[in-house]
Amino acid sequence: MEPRTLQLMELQTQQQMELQAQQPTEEGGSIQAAGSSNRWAPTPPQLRILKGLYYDKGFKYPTPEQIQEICLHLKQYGQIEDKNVFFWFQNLKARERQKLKEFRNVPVGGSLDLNFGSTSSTDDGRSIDLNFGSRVGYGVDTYSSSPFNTNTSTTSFSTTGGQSFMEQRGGDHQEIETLPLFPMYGEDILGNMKTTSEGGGGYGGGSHISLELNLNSYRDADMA
Amino acid sequence: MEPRTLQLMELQTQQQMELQAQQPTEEGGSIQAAGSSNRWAPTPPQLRILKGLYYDKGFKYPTPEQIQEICLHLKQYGQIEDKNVFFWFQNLKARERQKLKEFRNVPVGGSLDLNFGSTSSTDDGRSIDLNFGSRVGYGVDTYSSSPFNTNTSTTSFSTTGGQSFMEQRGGDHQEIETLPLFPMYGEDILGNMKTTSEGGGGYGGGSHISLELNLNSYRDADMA
DNA sequence: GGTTTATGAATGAAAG
DNA sequence: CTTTCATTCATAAACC
Repeated sequence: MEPRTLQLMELQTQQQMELQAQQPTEEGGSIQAAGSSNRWAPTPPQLRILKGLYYDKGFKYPTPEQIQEICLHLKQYGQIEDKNVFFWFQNLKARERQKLKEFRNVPVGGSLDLNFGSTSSTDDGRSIDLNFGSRVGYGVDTYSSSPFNTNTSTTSFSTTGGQSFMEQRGGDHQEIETLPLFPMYGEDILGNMKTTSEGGGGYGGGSHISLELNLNSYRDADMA
Repeated sequence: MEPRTLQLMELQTQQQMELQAQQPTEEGGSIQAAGSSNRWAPTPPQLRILKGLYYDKGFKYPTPEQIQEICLHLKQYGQIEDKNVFFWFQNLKARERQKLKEFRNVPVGGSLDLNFGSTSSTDDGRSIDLNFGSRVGYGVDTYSSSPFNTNTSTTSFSTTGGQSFMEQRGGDHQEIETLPLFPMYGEDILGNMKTTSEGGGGYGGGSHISLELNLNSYRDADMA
């Protein structure tokens, strides 16, 4: 019942190899102590950046090279591999698309006509009210890429038009393409200037770079 | 710490979900929608129908379209969304699988004995599981289509005991696809008549599960 | 009332 | 790209 207790990640002074924030969700004390989670989980800064790319930049089809760049950049915020970035994009794309699929075409296909007004479903025979309702509670909702979540992308200027105007594989999905994702100078793909402020977690391992992104438009909406 | 404290819940087998007589108020959950951060819980009729599909029909892989149909149908028994249906099936499949996984691997180690005949579905005897024994042994090489290599991991746990290699995916499964899930005539999967009076009163009949529908007569042409 | 159980929800990873 | 699998997180209900 308690609205999720937001809590911040404890500082880790240095990036762990296995102990990256395995539980970037909310909740308080990690239920299962540290480590031992084999699968990667984005640290808050990583997630913020990834989301920035995807939503703000509309960057959804990274090439292998770009994935490497992104990954390299994200390493300063915690352990991460190319494949993690790859999967992250792939999953997000897939789930957004899936979500759309669910929305579309209300089964008007003749055979189904099972509304008898028994409930308050306000069935007019066609309204798509599949995804509304119960999600109110604690104003947050994981940014979530679940196939069904109401789109909570904090920015939503691109909000996945699906394949509206983007072309597919091999070409130019988005404008960036040749533009270096994380140039050594100036701003990065997110339009952020280099700063040294922490990303939010404390993952910044001093080992390199000072290129720090600071997404102004993003708050750590990630599962707070 | 081991994230999974091996617990012996195996013989738990079937949980009598029917018994837990919850009362989410079949009105569509309107009472709870206010601000009590509730997660969806199937109303008894909804659960009955879902289980009917899963166990009786062996319907385990609903397509997005079918999910919509199911969801739409279930709305008359209470508030529900597509994702609820989606997750319900996913979870049930996953846990069914998980349960089996715990069974095999008898502590005696040594010889591999993959001979555990019956399926674990001991649900009231109503489990007419059509195709079980999902996939066993996944041959893993590189995660397909991704330009990376999983070096190290190489998870090549193939040949982990003879694999019965059955391919269910592709057109197989049990897919009733073209058959309407909830035909407008006569009874539905549970042998319930489509009456409108049902929905409002109190979850339809209380007793439950007396369905005897015979799968065989159902349709034996499409699924192999 | 803290602990366990059941299960909804989320998401990384992988298969096809 | 689409679906499915596996594991984990979250939380209400049941249990003690």
